[in-house]
Amino acid sequence: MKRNSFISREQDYALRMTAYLAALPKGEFINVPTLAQRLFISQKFASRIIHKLKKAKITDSIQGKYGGVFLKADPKKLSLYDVLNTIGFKVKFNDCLKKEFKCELKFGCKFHAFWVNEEEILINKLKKEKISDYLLKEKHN
Amino acid sequence: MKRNSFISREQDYALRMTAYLAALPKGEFINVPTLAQRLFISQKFASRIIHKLKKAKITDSIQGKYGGVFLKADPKKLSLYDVLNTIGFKVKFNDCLKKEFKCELKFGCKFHAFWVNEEEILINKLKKEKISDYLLKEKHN
DNA sequence: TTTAAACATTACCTAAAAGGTTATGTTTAA
DNA sequence: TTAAACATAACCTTTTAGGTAATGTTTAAA
Repeated sequence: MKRNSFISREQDYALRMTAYLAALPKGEFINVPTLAQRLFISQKFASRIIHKLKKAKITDSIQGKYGGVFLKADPKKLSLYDVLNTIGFKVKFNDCLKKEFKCELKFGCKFHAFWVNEEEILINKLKKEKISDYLLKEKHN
Repeated sequence: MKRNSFISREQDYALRMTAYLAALPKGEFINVPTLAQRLFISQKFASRIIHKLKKAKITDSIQGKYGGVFLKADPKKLSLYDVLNTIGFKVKFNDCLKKEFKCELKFGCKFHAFWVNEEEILINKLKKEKISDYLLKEKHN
């Protein structure tokens, strides 16, 4: 599978995991192997992502046997942007929007403004959308 | 420089070249080495991009010594999307929007709908914006 | 106090894509 | 005939995505 998406698998997995944890009843937690299996993520990869989320204080964990992880942040305040950002989200529609980029074009380039604008629109939406509106719950069959 | 932008350098260069050619007076053309130099693109890379644009009938060329290239399409009808598409633009906000992707999640995943929606919004804008509104003209000093 | 099974953390690996360059044509005006 | 353009495919190198491997540390329960 070609990997040229706007968000990476890792970022997608982070959203899934956060949304799953947010749907757990209050006080409950789940261990990473089980969580990974439910969301079709490899255990080790899931573990590394959870670690990043913990460092960002989005999740927290209980160590030791019978330990597990749970959501620490308030899902009603936690935005998609917050989660993606934790996993190294760098929205750049075009290289010319990066700080270190030096555009050599002497003439006015209107493309630049277009990308700046579109990027801002998307970022604002990602900041507006909260995890509480994206809960992942298993269906009861 | 890290290369994790939404559009690639090659796609960016294609837009630049198209916008430059669109600004040429009617009937004029320019050779690729000169065009590449004006837009800070390597000659060979520019040549390959121009070739793709020609195959898509966006540009045309005059061969032989003193030959050159020019815009064939109507810049008022030529969209940013048309140009990007020629250079292999595959907008996919997330892998799960790809045809060949099979989402394993059994429960309703609202993230999917979010990406579908945002992607559609951006594509529609790229289709709406025409090259004629993005002309690249050198400033006269 | 031992041990199973969880979390914690870093180092490493591999395929593929980006971003080109090289090479070798073919065409045409002078 | 030749210089200088366009035409086109093949090749190359660096970086990144997307993991896996390895080795801890912690804690509940036997």
